[in-house]
Amino acid sequence: MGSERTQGPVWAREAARRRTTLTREAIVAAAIKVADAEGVDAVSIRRVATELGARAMSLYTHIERKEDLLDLMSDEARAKTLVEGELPGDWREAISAVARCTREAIRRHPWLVDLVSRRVNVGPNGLRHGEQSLAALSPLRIAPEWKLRIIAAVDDYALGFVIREVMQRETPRRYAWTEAERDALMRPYLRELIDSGEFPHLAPLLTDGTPGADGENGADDTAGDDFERGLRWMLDGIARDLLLD
Amino acid sequence: MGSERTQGPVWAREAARRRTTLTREAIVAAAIKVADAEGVDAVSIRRVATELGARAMSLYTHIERKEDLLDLMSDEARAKTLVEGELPGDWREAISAVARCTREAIRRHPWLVDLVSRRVNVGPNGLRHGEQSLAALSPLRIAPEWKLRIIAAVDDYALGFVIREVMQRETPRRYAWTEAERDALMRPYLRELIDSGEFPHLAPLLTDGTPGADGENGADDTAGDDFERGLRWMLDGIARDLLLD
DNA sequence: CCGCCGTTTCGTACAGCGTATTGATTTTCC
DNA sequence: GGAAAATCAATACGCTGTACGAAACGGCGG
Repeated sequence: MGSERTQGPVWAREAARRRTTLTREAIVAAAIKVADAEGVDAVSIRRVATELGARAMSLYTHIERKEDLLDLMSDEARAKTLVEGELPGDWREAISAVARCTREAIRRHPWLVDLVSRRVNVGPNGLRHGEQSLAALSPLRIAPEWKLRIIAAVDDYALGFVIREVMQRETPRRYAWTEAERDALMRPYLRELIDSGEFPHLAPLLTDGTPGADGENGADDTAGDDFERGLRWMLDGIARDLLLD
Repeated sequence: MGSERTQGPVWAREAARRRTTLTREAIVAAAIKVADAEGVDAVSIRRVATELGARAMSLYTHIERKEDLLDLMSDEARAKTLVEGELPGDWREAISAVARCTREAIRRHPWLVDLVSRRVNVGPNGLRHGEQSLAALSPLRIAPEWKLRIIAAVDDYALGFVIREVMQRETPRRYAWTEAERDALMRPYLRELIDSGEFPHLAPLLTDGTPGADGENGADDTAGDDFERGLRWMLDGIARDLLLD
């Protein structure tokens, strides 16, 4: 830690030195722990180092730049976006399983949305995701580039959905708002906008409960239903266009 | 500028003081200019201040925190996501026009993707976008919450698509790669992955040209075609589900 | 015209960031 | 054992956002 340097006799400390030798894996794991707990902005070289009982510069033995660490975190977290076990035989079920896995992984590591839009991701697990998506569509007898287009469309929808979902869930935490505080801060602003008359369609929806912003993610998984519905819509459109239904 | 402090005699400089008085609008405009030219990471308080011929702390008279500046930039840029003039009467055409506008605006201000995933956006122009989307669906005789679901699905797809698109276009710039450099750096990595045999479906697609990563955005707007196709798929699925076709 | 006052601008300072450099230490291998 | 390589630590530089207090300004009543 650096602040507890004089804690206990030398030899005891000596045994603890060269603890779990600093490894790339340990660094990535520690960084992910920090990001999970406090968001990606809390991930700094110094912070991760202290987390591991090391000094900042020691990390640079295993990692060239901080950006590399972020890429490694991304790819590590993306391991969880892979469907385990056999994929369903039906292509729609299979690609849906992949998309669901993507959503779950990002929900577990919300900071991923900050990274996907900022860093290119072609790590091993990113490619495995591509491979798995292609495998999901392997029963289809269409040209490979069409499979890529389908995958892109489904990925796009899933990413967009999860970004919106995660942001709605994370916003109170990032701003350190309670629900009451948010209401107190937003209500006058919303009222002013409603009263302006500029939002004839929107106004009636704003008066009764902020739409879609309920942080209830409890038993009634409405967000999950929304995700499934959008996915179904997209797949319906695809199936119809390619005469696959 | 700050570096030219000793340029000319005092009294001459004195005349130029109190130039175009620092305003919130000027600050936001300068910040957007910097972000357009060099990315959102280049937007620092000091940088924007220099751009305006002011000192860093002067900005804090008009802006409380840097985050506020980012929010203001977001909303300002979102003004361009609004369809000008009358919306088409057909709901599909109307909502497509809105989505296309979203895409165009983000393509013009690529840094927007870094902000949408990081900051909540309920600025006036964000709300105007919601209002316009609802207006686009006003011909539909369905419950308001279904309209919101449709809008969410379309927005999600559009956002996901544009994020992927922008990232593909911006990556070479961010990494300061030429195409040749990228090839030189990526090829051995890709070859290794292909040779590993772990990617039976992906491998054949990787050998001939990196798929979808062509930065050609020239006359043949393939990305635009892809966007339209995915949008059509989504709308087809929606229309079919709601028996609106 | 002067002097006052609220607003705006600025200089300075602090803690934190990523990381280059250098030097000390430990581990590995012959 | 001793040389070579890997690892770790300390210091330092330039950057960041911004708290604080002093300065300069514009509009005002006298």
